[in-house]
Amino acid sequence: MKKAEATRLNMLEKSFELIYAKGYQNASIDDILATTQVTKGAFYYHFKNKDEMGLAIINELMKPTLAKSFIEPLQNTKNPLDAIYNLMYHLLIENDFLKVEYGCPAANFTQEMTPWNEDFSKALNEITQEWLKAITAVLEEGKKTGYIRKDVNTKQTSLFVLSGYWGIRNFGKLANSKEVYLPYLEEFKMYLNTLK
Amino acid sequence: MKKAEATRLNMLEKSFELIYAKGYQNASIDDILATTQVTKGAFYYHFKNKDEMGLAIINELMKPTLAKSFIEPLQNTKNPLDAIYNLMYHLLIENDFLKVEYGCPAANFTQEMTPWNEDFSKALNEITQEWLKAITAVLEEGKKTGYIRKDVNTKQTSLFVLSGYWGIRNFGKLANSKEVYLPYLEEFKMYLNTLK
DNA sequence: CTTAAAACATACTAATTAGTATGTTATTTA
DNA sequence: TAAATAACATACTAATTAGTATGTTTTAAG
Repeated sequence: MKKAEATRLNMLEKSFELIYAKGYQNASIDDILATTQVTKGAFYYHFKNKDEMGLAIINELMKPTLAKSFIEPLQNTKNPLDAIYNLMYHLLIENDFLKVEYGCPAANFTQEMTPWNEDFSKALNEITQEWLKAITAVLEEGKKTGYIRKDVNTKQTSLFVLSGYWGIRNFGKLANSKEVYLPYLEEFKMYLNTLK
Repeated sequence: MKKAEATRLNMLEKSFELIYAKGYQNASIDDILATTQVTKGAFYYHFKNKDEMGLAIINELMKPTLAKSFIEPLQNTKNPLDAIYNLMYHLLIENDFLKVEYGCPAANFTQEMTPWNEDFSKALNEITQEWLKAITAVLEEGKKTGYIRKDVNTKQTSLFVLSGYWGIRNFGKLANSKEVYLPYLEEFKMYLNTLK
């Protein structure tokens, strides 16, 4: 029961990479099997169907990644505005798990799966709300510690921040270059400063 | 040579609607034929292949729509900040050509096609730059007329604005409700005011 | 060491896909 | 009005798709 878990995880990881690069519909099961070096029997032993595997990717891979790379860096920080800016900078510029030419995995999934599969919407909405809450929380904390104006609407702000992130990810995908990230980050910094 | 043009346009329009709703890969040619009530022979008489039709959608449908609905409203206006806000409000709330559950057509196309068709990237980049330039121009004009601070980086700002738009469109798609648009617009208005 | 179930592997199927080959009908143009 | 070509229509194909049926091998428990 240990090796089986490993194969499952390996399949999820390779599937994620393929889907992230090519899109969900375009990453066929045969593609996945070819890169994972396992057979169809193994795939359908671990997953009822392709959509169930897609949901597993969200819940078992993306969710933990969100917690570690998108939320944890915000917690236990002094200046929330610095923390948020640094997180964005890291995600856009330094993080080498995310590729500029592939955009944001969550946004990609949303774009492609939302019209089709209600379960995907729910799962994606969950992780999105998680991130939103984390940003809202750190902003709210900043109001207490005096880093942020008392009249700032933190929910509104975090929605605005996340929207910008998704948008610039799509922009990077189109431009196929991280260069667009830099002016975005500059303006983002200016925006954050207006919350002081 | 008049009726033929009409069939072609009709096919493009119906194809656009299908692709907008279901995604490019997922809108099969047979789907398109079924809704347009024409046959495969007609389709391949007018278009060399599916991708050429997709490009025609961008160049012959989306480009004119961009000019009329996304750019023209910005021109010949007094207050550029009002003009930009009103444009966003109209696009998100009032425009009934764009559907909240389907997101932004250009962003959808970018997401889906960019990884594997260079021509799509080029075409989409063109219309994107067009919109960016229009926003930059109206901001620049605002600097002259005194509505906007002289030290505002207009290119940076328009990139930030467009990113936000794309992002909130994706958000609306996920939430499947225009309600998320309202807090976004509120924060967007606040952001625009910082440019004064 | 046996045996039962877990964990895979192989070979298929039925449906769908983009695209083609070969027609027929409508529309110009001479 | 006749012939040429534009504008379609029909019937196919080969490839790819998700998924299944039926195996074989590995692993773990008694």
